[in-house]
Parts: sequence; C-alpha cells; structure tokens
Amino acid sequence: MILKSRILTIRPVSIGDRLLDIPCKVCGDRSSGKHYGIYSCDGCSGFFKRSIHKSRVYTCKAQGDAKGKCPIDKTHRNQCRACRLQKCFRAEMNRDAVQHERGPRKPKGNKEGSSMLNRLSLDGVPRLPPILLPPPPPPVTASTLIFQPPSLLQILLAAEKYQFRLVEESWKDLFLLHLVQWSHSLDLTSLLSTYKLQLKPQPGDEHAFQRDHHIMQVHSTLLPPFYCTLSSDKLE
Amino acid sequence: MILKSRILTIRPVSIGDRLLDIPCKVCGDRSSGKHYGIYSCDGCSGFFKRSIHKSRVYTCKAQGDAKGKCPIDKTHRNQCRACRLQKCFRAEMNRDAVQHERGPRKPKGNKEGSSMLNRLSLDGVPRLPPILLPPPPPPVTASTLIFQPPSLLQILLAAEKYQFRLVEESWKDLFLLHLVQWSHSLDLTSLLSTYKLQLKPQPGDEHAFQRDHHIMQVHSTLLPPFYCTLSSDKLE
DNA sequence: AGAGGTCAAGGCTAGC
DNA sequence: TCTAGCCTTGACCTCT
Repeated sequence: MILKSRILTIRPVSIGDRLLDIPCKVCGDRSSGKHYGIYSCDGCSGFFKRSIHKSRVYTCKAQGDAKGKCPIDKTHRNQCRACRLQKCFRAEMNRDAVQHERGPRKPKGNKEGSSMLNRLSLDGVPRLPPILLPPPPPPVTASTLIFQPPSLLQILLAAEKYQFRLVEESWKDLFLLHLVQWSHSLDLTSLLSTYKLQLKPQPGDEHAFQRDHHIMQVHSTLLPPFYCTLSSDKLE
Repeated sequence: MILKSRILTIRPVSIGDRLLDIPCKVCGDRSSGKHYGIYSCDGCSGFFKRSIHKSRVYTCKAQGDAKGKCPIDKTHRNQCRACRLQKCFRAEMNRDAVQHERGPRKPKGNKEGSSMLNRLSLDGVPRLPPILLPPPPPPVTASTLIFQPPSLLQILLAAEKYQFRLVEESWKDLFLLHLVQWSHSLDLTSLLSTYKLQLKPQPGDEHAFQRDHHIMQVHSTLLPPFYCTLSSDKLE
C-alpha cells in the first residue's frame, strides 16, 4: 500500500528505480536486474528459485504437437509451469546460482521452537542446495528417488558439469565424484574413458595416475549390487 | 576477474585473504577487519551501517524473560534485529564512526568486463561458499597445506561440526566424511568411538550398520601410508 | 585500513 | 497452495 501511494502521487513512470527497461529474457516482462545469470523479472526469478529449492518436476498438460510449446509471456507465464521452467533453462538461467535456503529471519511461530532441546537438534544443520537433474525435466528415475532430502552427496553433484575441469584439476576430487556415482549413477565412467582417450596424465605423474586408478578399481569391487543395477535406468 | 574465478579448486591465492582469523565481536563469525571500532564481520558491519543510516528502531519480539536476550551468533543473527543492534552497541560499535551517506558512485568508463571472452570464463561458474578451516586458527599443519585452494573436499569439511548429526542421519554421508578424513585428518575416528559408546544402531538396522562398518574398514586398508602419517600431526 | 557503495542472493507476505 | 513485488543481507567492490 505504501507502494501504491507512491505510484499515485509521485512517480508516473518508474515505479521505483527497481525495474529496468531491459526485458525479462524468459517472459518479456520488465526485469528487475540479473537473477541466476540473466535479466529476468521478479516473477520468473522467484518461480525459478522455488522450483529449484523444492526440486519441482512439472508436466506439460498440452496434447500432441503443442506439448512443451506453451507460450511464455507476461500474461501466459502462469499457464504452464513445465514450459515456464523449460524456458528458464533455455534462457540460460543457471541453477547452480541458486543457493541453499537460509534460516528464517523470524523465529518459528510455535512456542516450542525456542526450547533448548529443539534448538540443539535443528540449529546449525546446513541447508544443502538441492541439485536437479538436467533440464528439460527428465522423467523421475529410480536414482532420483533414492535420496529425496538434500544431502552431502548432492553438493558433490553440483560439480557434475565441471567434471572435465576436475579431471584435470584433481584426481582426489574425481575420486569423490566416483563415489557419488556409486550412489547416483552419474555417467562418470564414460567421462573417464573419454578423458583417457583425449588426454594423457602429466609427465612425471603417471604413478599418481595409476595409484588413483587402482584405488578406484578396488573401490568398484565394493559396489553393492543394488546400486549397480540402478545405473541401467540411465540411457545415455 | 581472476578473483572471481576462485570458485572451484583453482586459485591457490584467492579465497579470502580478506577474512581474518579474528572473530566478529558481535556474532563470532570471521571478521574482515575493524569496522566502526571493533573487529566485525561484513554482515554485522553492514547491518550496523544500514541501521544507523536509516535510524532504525527495532523491537524484540520475544516474550517474557527471553525478551532482549535473543542469541546472536552466525546462525541466529538475522532472527532478531533488535537484539543484534543491541549486541552491536554492547560490543562497543561506535555509531559516530558511521559517516554520511555518499552519492552513488560514478559509473566507471567502459571496460572489457563485458567482452565475450571474459564473460565466457565467468558465466555459469557456481559461487561456492568459502569454507575455511575452523576458527580459532589452528597451527598450520601438513594437512592444512595439502589442499590450499578451496576444493570439493572443503565443502565436505563444512560438515565437520555436524558430524554427530550425520552419524544419526546417514551412514553413507558419514562414509564420505571418512574419506575426507583420509585426506584431512579430521578426528572422525574418535567421534565414531564416542558414538558407539553412547548410542546403538536403530533396532532392525543392525545389518546396514554392520555393512557400512565393514565397508569403512575395507577402506581403511586402502589408506596410503603417506596420509596415515599425516594424522599424527593432529594433537587433540 | 576502514569508510561507503553494489547488487544478486534469500526472505517476507499481501493477494490471488 | 503459488505468485510476485518489495525488503534485507552480506561478499565484494571502490574511494578516501
């Protein structure tokens, strides 16, 4: 209401200086700056944040050829969440820029929230960023379901797209990624094959290369059969 | 721009020579030097500046005896502005050191910051929270030196203080922590011993408990001697 | 070194 | 519920 009075009395044009003339790359509405890597409006920014935080998977309800092609503009952006999120990704919104949720500014409404016992069990537990499968939203696979709550493993998943970088940077980190694959069936194995085809270990570093490779292989022998079968739900 | 690329493991220099090992006198977070008379973090410094500039008056929402006694630490500092500002004053932040607001900075001349090449090297790189070894500053040990640059492993280190929670939450995550210990000589082993003394695995879960324990032990056999000796540089 | 400024994060909360 | 407009935060920046 404060806002409204300001509009009516003073600012005919600029509704505060918060809104820019640069259009939202997703829906074309006026943007309010960069969000998650691109100029976007508060609506699309907030929608993207909520979707990532809650690991939402939407389904386009359209039939036939129209499926996945709903128009996303200022007036239609709320008609189809699936297509809106898809457009966010196509506009190159960066899900890695979505951070972990922070604690509430206000203490929880209920009275128990401040008891020492509850505080001990809840406070300080890090909110880990929920990492989603790559866009456009893939069907939910078994591997998606294994670890519903955000976990340490999901942090590691954040590095998925930087695997190549990591390959060159650190075999130890890579080793951890392998462990992630253990539970999440990332296609790290094929990455490694490709890597070996394209590159060679640093001269003088062959020993470390081989040692890590050995450790990794020993590790494979520990793979519980359960997880092995999970890998098969990934096509690529 | 080099600074911004610090993100994953890359730059040894980067991560925060800006941050000191002296704790913020208000909330205990790592400080970034003196602000308004005392060592304080960017958060409390900025909060104090904004509060004074805008002559804010806050009210503690707590009831009864708790009123005005909200805990102010890194995780709770945003839950009660009244108590945070009060703590700023009690920590002897000096309101007179807050100067007048200045005008907006003049836009700097055009720079290459917008060149496609520069953008390419920065976009999409996730901003990972800078995780450092726990304060107060431990002596620099061999293990501190192994991984100078921020790395995936350091992310895992963030969980160090929540180990107990993790013990109860997830044996798989714990297993990863064990791997971190492998390289970092965290005192996870003793934590586990303590845990076993104090608690028992959930009824019906003994099998998983034993299986994970077994995997962990197999893992111990993989420890390179190099890292084993490193553990000894930790006293506690 | 330590002021103030920047701006893209997350949080809050009416109004659908 | 969800949306989206507005507010607060804080890591990083420039300027004195």
